[in-house]
Amino acid sequence: MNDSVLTPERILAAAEDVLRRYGPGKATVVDVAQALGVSHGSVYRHFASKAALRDAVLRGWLARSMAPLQAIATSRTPPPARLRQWFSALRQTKRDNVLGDPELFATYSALAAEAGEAIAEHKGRMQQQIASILAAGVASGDFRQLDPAAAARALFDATARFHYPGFSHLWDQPGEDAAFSQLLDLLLAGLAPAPAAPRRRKPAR
Amino acid sequence: MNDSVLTPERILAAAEDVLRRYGPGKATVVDVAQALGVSHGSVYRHFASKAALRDAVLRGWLARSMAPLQAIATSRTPPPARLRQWFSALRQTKRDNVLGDPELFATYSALAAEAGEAIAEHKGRMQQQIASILAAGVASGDFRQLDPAAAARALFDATARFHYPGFSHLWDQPGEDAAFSQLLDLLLAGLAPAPAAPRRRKPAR
DNA sequence: TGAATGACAAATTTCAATATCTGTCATTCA
DNA sequence: TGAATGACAGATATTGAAATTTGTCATTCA
Repeated sequence: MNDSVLTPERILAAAEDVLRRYGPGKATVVDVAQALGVSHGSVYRHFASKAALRDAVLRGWLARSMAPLQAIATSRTPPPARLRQWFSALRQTKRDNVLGDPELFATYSALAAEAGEAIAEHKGRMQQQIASILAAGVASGDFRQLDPAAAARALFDATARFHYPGFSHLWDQPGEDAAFSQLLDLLLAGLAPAPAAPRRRKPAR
Repeated sequence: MNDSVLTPERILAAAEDVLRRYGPGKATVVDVAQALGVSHGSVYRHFASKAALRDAVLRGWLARSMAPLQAIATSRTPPPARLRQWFSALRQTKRDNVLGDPELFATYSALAAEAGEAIAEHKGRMQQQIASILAAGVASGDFRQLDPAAAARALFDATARFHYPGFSHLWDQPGEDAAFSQLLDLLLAGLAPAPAAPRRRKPAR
């Protein structure tokens, strides 16, 4: 049961395991301490509260889930295709999690619901990745002149329907792929360099 | 207490009142019957179940909330401005409901959560309104050639962040207005007629 | 005769007693 | 001496017995 000294890392690993096995509603810090073969008081020497422990576990998960997206964001793919790839990967990751292991995903969601801070930071990092793709596209002339940060937020918002877990109940319905693809088409069209001049058939009155 | 004959309409009105006063968790069909001065068995002569009654109340609310949007959708405003107006009104309606009377909104949400059918139909009607604006814009040359139904869905999805009640916790944060405006700009840009030809600075390799 | 009633069974909710958990801290241990 | 313990108070969760609610239907009423 016990192994060398008690570190935050070991506690974190045990907490993750307990959370996975018992679910967010049943996992107690006594369980975590038991898994480590120590008293629950010892856990409180390293984490100020149960909430802090859960927060730390969540941050770990978020960091791991973000890595593949980071790779896409910094790839050499032409910006429009890269942007499409990035959003597709974001959507696919969430989808796989929800549909593949719903219990684990429910656990993640329960933690996320309490950790506004961690989630806000995570969203910020996601939007930075999008902004970096946009900046590259503006530089290459693939995208029109725009504020990368503001446009990144708009894109992130616009696709929320396909990556925000609150909508996961829709993700296995027919037509989802097509709808997502349609949306990306529309958004990419909106990012394309502006045409010469808008032509109106009816004169403005 | 009692008044002429018992009709579905009178039951519906009483149910709405009871729901408003007691909330969705406390309102019972006995309460509704009591408000009408009849036995609860009589209510079941007109509605097959409590769920059916709640569903009918929800449909009434949805129909009423939809009316102002319908007016915008069929107005003579040029399609791009009309579309912007329509989405702004949609957002504003939801926002006013949530922020103005949170309890009533919670009631509405509780009913909506159980009535998948009614909600799906409502979403369909909303998208038809959007599609009608798009069709007008295609005809006038304000929008590029596109499938109104598919694009309507994409627009509805893209703006979900600003009208889907699951996001209502974000609606009173600073920067929301700007973010919404940004998103509409991007979407309208995506609907605009296509430019002559895309110019790339880097040649494709 | 057709609408309304109210007694009833089954399902669901409430509520209070009981048990468990979180977080602290004086004490022990190595 | 600094990490670990475990007893403890207050907060939170569980449980199951009692009460309420839903939905039915044989009977009553106008």
